[in-house]
Amino acid sequence: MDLDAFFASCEQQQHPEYQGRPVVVGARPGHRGVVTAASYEARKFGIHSAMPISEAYRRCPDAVFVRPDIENYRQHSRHVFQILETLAPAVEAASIDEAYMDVSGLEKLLGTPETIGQNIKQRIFTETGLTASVGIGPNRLIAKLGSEYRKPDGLTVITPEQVLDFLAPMPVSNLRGLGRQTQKVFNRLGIKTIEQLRAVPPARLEQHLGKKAAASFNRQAFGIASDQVLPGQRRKSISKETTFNTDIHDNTVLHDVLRGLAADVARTARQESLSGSVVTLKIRFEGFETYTRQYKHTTRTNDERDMLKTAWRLFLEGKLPNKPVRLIGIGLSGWIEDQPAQTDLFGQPEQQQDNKQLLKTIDAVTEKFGKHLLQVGVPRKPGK
DNA sequence: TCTGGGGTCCTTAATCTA
DNA sequence: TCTGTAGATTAAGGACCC
Repeated sequence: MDLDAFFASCEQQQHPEYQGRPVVVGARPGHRGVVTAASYEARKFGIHSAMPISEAYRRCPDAVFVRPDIENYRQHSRHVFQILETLAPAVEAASIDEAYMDVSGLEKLLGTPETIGQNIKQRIFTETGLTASVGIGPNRLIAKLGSEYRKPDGLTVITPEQVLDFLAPMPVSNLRGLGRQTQKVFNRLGIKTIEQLRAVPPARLEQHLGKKAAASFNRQAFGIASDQVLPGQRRKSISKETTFNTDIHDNTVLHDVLRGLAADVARTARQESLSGSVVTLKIRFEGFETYTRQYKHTTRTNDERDMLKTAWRLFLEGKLPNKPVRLIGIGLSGWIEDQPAQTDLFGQPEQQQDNKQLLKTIDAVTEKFGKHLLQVGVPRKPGK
């Protein structure tokens, strides 16, 4: 299930006066940035996501230009996912506006694949006003390509017998993991369609793309992919970055901005009861020269002061060019695999100092004895 | 020409460790 | 104890996705 022009559609839901008009969600015209989402009315002008906002404005100055309101989109998304949960036993969120559902074996209960698909679309539309495109197939790849086959408001069912014929005429660019760089390689090799790709000896593909990518495209060409739907996937990193409207050379400003970004990341980490050992600094200089520097601590944190200290050290000692900065960002990752979901990790602000001391101790012990401690449930609250 | 922000995964090289 | 090496881990960059 894939929601159509999701961010733009949310805006049209929120503001009925936008309905029927070209809506462009993204940067403010006149500022640095790109299009995040374009309504189907805006797409008629050739506007699409990732296009520079200046170009979008040139193509359609009369469009409604709005800044993204992620919180609003999250609410819509949560609502849609609640609906999906009532329709299938396993629902996996692939992104804010996309989900995989395992509906195998539900024909007796829910009807034919077509009926199931219609039902999903109908429920989403009547309860949220949003349209979705649905693809049904024997595995994730085919379902996803099905959902893209007719858009917007589409429904496509591909049976296992139809898979090879369905794929054959498609451009290879429809395959997963094929972007600009890989397209260049396929162009050089003269491979345009999936049918042509099938005829290429795997060894030749491997020469140009490497073992892993070649194997992946070869499998995809024959419609082979995972059919596992894995609900409850947890994110692996949290990051926050910002691009300046004009490049910055003043370290005081950069430090202040980084502090704010660190605070945002740390807050999110605390809200999700995550603490990480790896801090990543991202810097982009004028000329789009981009670097990352990261440091892995032996302990974990979700405190902005720890993060800021590490990131600033990386900035000063990371052998970076001494040039005006276009973008700066910070990320946190490296939480341990089986860290249980926790709530109220730090309690009230005045408790946080106590908690920090306690967490330090726990971290030290955990470091020594591994995940077993967490599994038997060492309480991470003070006084217990 | 202009290129955001939030992610994931893969490759490669350097370094550590058994 | 020394030495060479395979394998794991860390760090950086890049491709890709939404």
